[in-house]
Amino acid sequence: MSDSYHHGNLRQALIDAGVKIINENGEENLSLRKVAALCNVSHAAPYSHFKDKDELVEAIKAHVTGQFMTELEKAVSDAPSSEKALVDMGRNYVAFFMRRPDYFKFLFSGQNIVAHIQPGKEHPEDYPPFVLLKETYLKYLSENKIPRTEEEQEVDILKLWASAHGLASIACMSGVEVSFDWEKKISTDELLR
Amino acid sequence: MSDSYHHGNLRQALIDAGVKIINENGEENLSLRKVAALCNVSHAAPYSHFKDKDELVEAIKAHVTGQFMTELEKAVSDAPSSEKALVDMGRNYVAFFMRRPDYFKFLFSGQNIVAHIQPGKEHPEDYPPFVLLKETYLKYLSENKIPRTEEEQEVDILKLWASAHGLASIACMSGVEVSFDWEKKISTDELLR
DNA sequence: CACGCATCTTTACACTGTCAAGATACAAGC
DNA sequence: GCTTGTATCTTGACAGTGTAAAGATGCGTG
Repeated sequence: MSDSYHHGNLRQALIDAGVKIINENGEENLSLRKVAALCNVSHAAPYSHFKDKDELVEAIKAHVTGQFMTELEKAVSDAPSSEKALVDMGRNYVAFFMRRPDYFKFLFSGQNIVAHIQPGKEHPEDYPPFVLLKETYLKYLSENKIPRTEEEQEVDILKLWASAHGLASIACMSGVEVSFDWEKKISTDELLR
Repeated sequence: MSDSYHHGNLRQALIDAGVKIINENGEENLSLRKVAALCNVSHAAPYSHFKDKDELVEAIKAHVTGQFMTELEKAVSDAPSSEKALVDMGRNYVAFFMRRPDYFKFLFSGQNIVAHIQPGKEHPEDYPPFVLLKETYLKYLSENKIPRTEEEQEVDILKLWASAHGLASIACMSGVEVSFDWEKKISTDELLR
């Protein structure tokens, strides 16, 4: 049961509480003490599971990134071709953060994203959403037998990522207005790719 | 003179101190009290000039945005054509923040950028760098007599902005590695446009 | 000269992250 | 079963933060 604290699943409960606070009160209201209070636990209890506030935040980010990933993976698995998958990934990338602007600010306000653009130079700590984009792009190349130098590939990957990420960023800055239905427009693939 | 505090230029001194802190100790070390201390003034003195910490931060942002703007304006005035101006603006956009990653996090960690994409729907509070991009793009259209519907124009503007902004954002996330010389590559216009 | 007002200081408060010391309770060994 | 140990949680404290109220200071205007 969930009332048997003092042992069990406090670590996960703290992460969930953090996500809840971000969703309900915004990223700027996330604090160690509030997270602890939400779990009915003293303000120093989190230190048994995380050495830092940063370590808690990092765990919450990993959790949110997980949700983000399932959204992107759905785009890939639902797409009939790898070309469509690429475009749909971008669409879901932007749509995810339009639905939860606080997640964007939370995930990318720090500076800890690691990513190796160069094909073949993967790294275990690479940011998972980026890895998926890279894989999908490479599959697109090989499926369609498109010849591309390594440097051209790097540029392509960077452009794909940047356009989706930049669009998401702009969409999350509260006062940016477009005349058309933004989400609808994105789904017609005119903005991405 | 600058020693005659207690009257004079405290407001501007606070802004300059804020910029200095961001440059030397990073955006996360910016605090009202440190800014006040740097000006040899009590910790509550800023409240005579700003109602909030937010209002101070907003003033500092405006100051930094000013530096950013002169960088972009230089690209426009130095370019022989409006087409070249567009590309160079993007290049300077990214280069500026690559030189000062802390400025990027500082400027865009909040959510107060206002921008009206639709041509003809300008607003006095629109983000100046965006306004310049929009103007340059429209000049490019008219100079080259390129026919474009209003919605197509919106999409173009958004794509231009998003690619530059996304590239800057990615470049500012510490662990993103490319095999080529990033700044050099950007200046060859292969990434932007 | 006196008044008023903008500016700055002092003091206080709630909230934050962090740490040290102690309490609690489960698991393992005898 | 009882003791011991260790992971977990509590309590209390401290420095740093933003903010508000109250008082001090000194300039310009009447």
